[in-house]
Amino acid sequence: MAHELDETRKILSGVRLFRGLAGSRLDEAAAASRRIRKDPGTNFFRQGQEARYLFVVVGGQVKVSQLTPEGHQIVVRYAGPGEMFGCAPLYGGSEYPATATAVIPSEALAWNRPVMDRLMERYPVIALNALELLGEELYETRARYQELATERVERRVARALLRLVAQAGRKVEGGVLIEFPVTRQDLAEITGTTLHTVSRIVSGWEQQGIVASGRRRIVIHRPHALVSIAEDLV
Amino acid sequence: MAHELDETRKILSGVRLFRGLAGSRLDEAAAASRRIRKDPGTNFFRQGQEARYLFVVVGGQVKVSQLTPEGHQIVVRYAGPGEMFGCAPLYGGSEYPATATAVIPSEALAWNRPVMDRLMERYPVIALNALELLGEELYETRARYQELATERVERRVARALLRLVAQAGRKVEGGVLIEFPVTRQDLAEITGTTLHTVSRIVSGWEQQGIVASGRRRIVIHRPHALVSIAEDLV
DNA sequence: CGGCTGCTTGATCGCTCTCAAATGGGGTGG
DNA sequence: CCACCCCATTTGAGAGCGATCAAGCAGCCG
Repeated sequence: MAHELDETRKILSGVRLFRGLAGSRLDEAAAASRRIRKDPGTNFFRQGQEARYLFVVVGGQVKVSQLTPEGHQIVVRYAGPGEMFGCAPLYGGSEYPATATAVIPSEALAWNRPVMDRLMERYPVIALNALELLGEELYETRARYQELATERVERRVARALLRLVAQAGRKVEGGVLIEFPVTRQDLAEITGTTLHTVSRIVSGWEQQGIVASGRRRIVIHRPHALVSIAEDLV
Repeated sequence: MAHELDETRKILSGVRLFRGLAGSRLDEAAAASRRIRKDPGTNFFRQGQEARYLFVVVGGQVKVSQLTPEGHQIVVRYAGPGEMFGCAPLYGGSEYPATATAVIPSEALAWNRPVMDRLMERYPVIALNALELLGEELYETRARYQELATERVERRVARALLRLVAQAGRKVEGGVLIEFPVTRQDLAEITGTTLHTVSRIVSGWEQQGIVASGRRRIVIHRPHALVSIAEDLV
């Protein structure tokens, strides 16, 4: 157990939410955390549930998605190692507005609300870090809103792929692989379109040798070409 | 001057960012603020400028908008009395990502970054309030993102009008007037469409007696009908 | 009174959605 | 190990929403 605490502390030292927190205080945060593992396809929490916990990804990838009353699904973001999700408790939200799903075997640390409140109260730097992270998310979300409002589907899909590459790309021979499964449906829900349109677009790119993709796998061969499409330099 | 400080303090006591701050501390915040007045059509700040100040609206209405590299404009939100805008300094953004324009004669209080940092450091409750406000903005932005991704233009325009009514509606004979000038172009930039499409939609509503509108003025006669459209109960 | 700004309206085009159906790879259970 | 089934994907055809292009109109201010 002491060993696991040690390990947790080490993880926390690389997490932005706790940046600037000295060693013993990191221990305190580590000791107050719960560790949760989820298999692919299972949820850390569901939209509408009471927002009890704040999470930080330790390993894997977590998809955060929302379902509209009409049954349309949209992907809000993916959270990778070191990133937080389920941040409703930070700002007083009573229910989670989205669902968090592991897309590969994933592990997260969780703090329940009173514990987190107490930590923020005692160590205000955590609140300041949270402010920074939330600000960045807001910025990012507005950027995507702007894209959605003003750009064609092809550019949005190109941008989405580039973001995924930046976040979870691994160099392989002849290109960059996105390290977790991404379906056409996922890409559609990220970019606000349909899987049919995504399929057509990606097929087109495939014929041009820009990407290669199989079942739930995508390799980008010529990222630069995607950048050209995203920036409309074509 | 002492009188003005008193007045400022009174204003701050109703501002959510400073909620929970005791009297003398409110005075401190008030004393550290600058008061800025802007005529309609002029800017508190421009997109791309160094983000020196955080603002809180005292009176009037402030339009926050972004311009894309391609020259498309989108309206991010309107900020009314008591609301903050230009919050980049809160989360460490170095440049304003948007432009803030007075749409009617407006007045705001402003704190420059080091002053605000110091206030938050000394009174962490401000940081917690900021966290809450930013969280709400994030929630709101995601909701609008979801609308844009999944809903038809007419519903989005209906929702936009209802939001404007909720935020700045004044009862007049036979309806609710939006208290500041809103052009078709504005509505288009709020909802991610063109002024032509907005014009057609609003004209249609006008013929059904749901709204009445003149040059930059909009009166909603039957808000309930708009709700029906927004919720697709038609 | 003239010009500007905001609004309306028509005609057309095309991007993207919708509906439909077929294909194929992978995993599972026998 | 094989057969089957399911899920992801592809592809076609067609419709339609909304953008684009193009004028014309009408308050309002100078």
